[in-house]
Amino acid sequence: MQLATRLVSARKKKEDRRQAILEAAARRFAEFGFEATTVRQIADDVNILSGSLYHHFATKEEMLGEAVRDAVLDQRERAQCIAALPCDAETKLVTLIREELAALAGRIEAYAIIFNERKLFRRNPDFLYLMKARKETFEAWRSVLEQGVLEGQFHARIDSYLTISAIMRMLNSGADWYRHEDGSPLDALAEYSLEALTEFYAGFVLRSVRSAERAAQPVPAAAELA
Amino acid sequence: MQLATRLVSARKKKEDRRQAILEAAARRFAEFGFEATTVRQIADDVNILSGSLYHHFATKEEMLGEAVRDAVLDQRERAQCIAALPCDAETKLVTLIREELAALAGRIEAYAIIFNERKLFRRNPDFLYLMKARKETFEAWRSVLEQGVLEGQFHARIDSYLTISAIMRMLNSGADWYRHEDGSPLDALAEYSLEALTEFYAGFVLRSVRSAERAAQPVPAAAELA
DNA sequence: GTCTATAGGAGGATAGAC
DNA sequence: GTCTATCCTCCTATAGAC
Repeated sequence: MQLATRLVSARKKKEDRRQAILEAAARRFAEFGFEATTVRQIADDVNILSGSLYHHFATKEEMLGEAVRDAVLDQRERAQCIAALPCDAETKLVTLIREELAALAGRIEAYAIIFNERKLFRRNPDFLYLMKARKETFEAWRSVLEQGVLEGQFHARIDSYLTISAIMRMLNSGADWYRHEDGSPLDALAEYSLEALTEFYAGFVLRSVRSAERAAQPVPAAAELA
Repeated sequence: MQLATRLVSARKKKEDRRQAILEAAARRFAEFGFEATTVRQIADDVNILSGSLYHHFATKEEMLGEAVRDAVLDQRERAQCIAALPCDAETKLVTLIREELAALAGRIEAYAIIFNERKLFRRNPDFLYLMKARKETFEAWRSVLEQGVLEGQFHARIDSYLTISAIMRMLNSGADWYRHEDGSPLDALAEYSLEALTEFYAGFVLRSVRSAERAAQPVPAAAELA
């Protein structure tokens, strides 16, 4: 085996370990909260001692940051990408909702953490870039709404701030579906398929924002992303 | 001064003290979370030592319970009362939204705590009665939706579970408006009047749930409660 | 009803052996 | 890269004086 290959393999093993710790941490943070989770619990979950965690991470907060980082940055990337598509606002809005729900389903722990620890993220300057990304995500959604108003698909007297806040809170707090009191894993997200949820939320939102004369139009399909 | 009068006045003073502690605790719990708040901080806020708190409360959790108890029980009472009004479902739904927003505005700290600590409430058997009340509130809302479907005001293919979850999450997570990162007190709730918010949410929700042929009808006013 | 004082434990994090 | 061992701080809660 060549040196380069061995180095790659070693790095991979190290990354695996890190990843396992991160997953345990994310599970705990999502289910019990950041403050309520101790480094000893995380260490127990991966069968090492708490001190050994600090070989992989400098602080508990670093674990928190890594547990949500990609989810937040991808969320912005996705929203901006969809907002920039060359299509009408309704299709964009449906696509935003579908992709957001898909991300939520695929990374429910990260989403639960982002949502539940939002006060902490806002207070701690280390997480400023996360809050910035969140804000930019919000603005991408808002631009879609405003496009729809301009082009007449959405009704003109919409308050875009309140509307997007309401929609995003409605969707994001769905991460709360993660694990019910009885320990059952996913509740609504498990009982409803992604397609069913997309249809529900897209319908719910579109009926609210559409201009009156478009009320009877069918809900468009989401755009396929490259 | 008579003995009875003096006793009443003494009790009042004691209750005042308890109340002051409770308010300090609620403020901290709402802003930083239950776990992140220490009894010392609460004690500092009311200028006593942490040990003295235990003359008024047995545990920190007792403070938590008392900080949210009335808000949750009143919420159920209110929802059941509105659901039982002798009027149409649309009016009931608008009334539910208006009264919920009014309660949210009036007791924003309690609402923020209920929302943010819901995992803790669900896990701890001491708070089972709170979870029961929350569920009954949910059922009252749901009964209104189902009345509307039966009577033809709301469209027939509604999923009442998803719909009420979405609406309640949208409204309740508004308690997050409590104090922004810059310390400004209320954000949206401060910038928008209760009437404006009621109008917004009632419109948003009604457009979504109404049957197609009622889309153009005006949004009814909320019922006045006795 | 608040104080002083402290019990008794758990928290995050570190140092150095292996 | 994990272990042993441990630091030191902070936590909730208690006991008893005033």
